[in-house]
Amino acid sequence: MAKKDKRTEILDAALVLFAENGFHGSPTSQLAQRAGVGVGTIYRYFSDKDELIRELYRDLKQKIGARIDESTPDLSMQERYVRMMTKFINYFVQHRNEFRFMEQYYFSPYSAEFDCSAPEENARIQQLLLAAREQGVVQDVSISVLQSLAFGPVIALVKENIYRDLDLDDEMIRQTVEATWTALEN
Amino acid sequence: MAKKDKRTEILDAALVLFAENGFHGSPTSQLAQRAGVGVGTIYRYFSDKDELIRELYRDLKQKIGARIDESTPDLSMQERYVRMMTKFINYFVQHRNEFRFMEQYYFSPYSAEFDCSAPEENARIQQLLLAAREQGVVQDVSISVLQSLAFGPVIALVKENIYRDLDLDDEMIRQTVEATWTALEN
DNA sequence: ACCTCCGGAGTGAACGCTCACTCCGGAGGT
DNA sequence: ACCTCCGGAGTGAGCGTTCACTCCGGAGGT
Repeated sequence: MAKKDKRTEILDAALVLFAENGFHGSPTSQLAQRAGVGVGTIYRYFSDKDELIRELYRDLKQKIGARIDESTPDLSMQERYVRMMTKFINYFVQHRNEFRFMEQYYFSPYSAEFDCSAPEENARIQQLLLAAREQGVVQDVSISVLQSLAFGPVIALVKENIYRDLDLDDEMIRQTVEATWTALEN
Repeated sequence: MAKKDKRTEILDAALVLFAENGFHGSPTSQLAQRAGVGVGTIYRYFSDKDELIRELYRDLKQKIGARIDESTPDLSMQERYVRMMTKFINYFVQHRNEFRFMEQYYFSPYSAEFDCSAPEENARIQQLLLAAREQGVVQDVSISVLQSLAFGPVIALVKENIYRDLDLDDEMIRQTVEATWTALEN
């Protein structure tokens, strides 16, 4: 366990506690304890608790976006879609805390007040869907409908896995992703 | 505005405030004020705030279940599915507060601790999906996958409408529901 | 090589405030 | 007079935030 700087230490502790107990269930005193710092130290790095939460969101958004990205433009639309969505699921199944946190943030006053943009991880797939619609590969319907058809089932499945202990194997993931493509297709 | 009993008055106020400001953002003093009762009165009807929240959940779950239910067993599986899902969407688009509250409840410590059962409104459609799988009308995959494919996009769409002000018309709803059926089909 | 000084990161007891919850005096019916 | 129901000031626990202080590493004088 290499010695990390305190800022990182605090953000790491915050992710775990927020995911487990929510923003309101995680007092600064607990954050400090878990991060192995004094309470006051938190306020040296973040102007207040809200700022810490927003900062954590921004960091994760970027990190996740980079991990989902797929740089294989030679493959077919379907192939690229399937790969990215599968990556998406696997990432969050292996990083439950990040999913819990992002969900919590996304549907809270924070995101409404500030950067309303959709999570970074969606951006790539949204681009793909737009291009696919242009080419007539997927249905000519509103992007919101396409996004719902693509992400809805995938997020639902991840949620069942994370919040309801659903046993999730590769076969189920494959079936779900394939089926969402069928739903999108023209 | 007919005079309702205080219990109902409190629950009605709670629904609105919880939906708008969340559980933590709705102090009992505000609940009381909005319900037109004293703070103490709340505790005559509910042992504590948590109990109130759980009670509200139970009431809504039942109410919504009854409204979504479809008693037309003569129609085809697909037809019944489409009708129920469309009802589902329309209900929540017209009862945003109920959706906001249910979402909040479902993914909070409350539901994890107590009745873990899925929301009532799912039960009917789950039955339908099971029957349809039995008949070979839909894919022979795990019920969790079927549920994700069915509800995922529908909930995603409603969320976009409620939290992100997505303009939602009948055509978009139809397209989405139709596409989810395609995803389910064998 | 030693000592002195200093800047600023780090700390946590203390503060002010908000909250869920209590409790008792009074209103209103019988 | 009695009983039931209600209200809202009061209470203490717990929260986010502050600030006077500690501590340590390195710069600079000798």
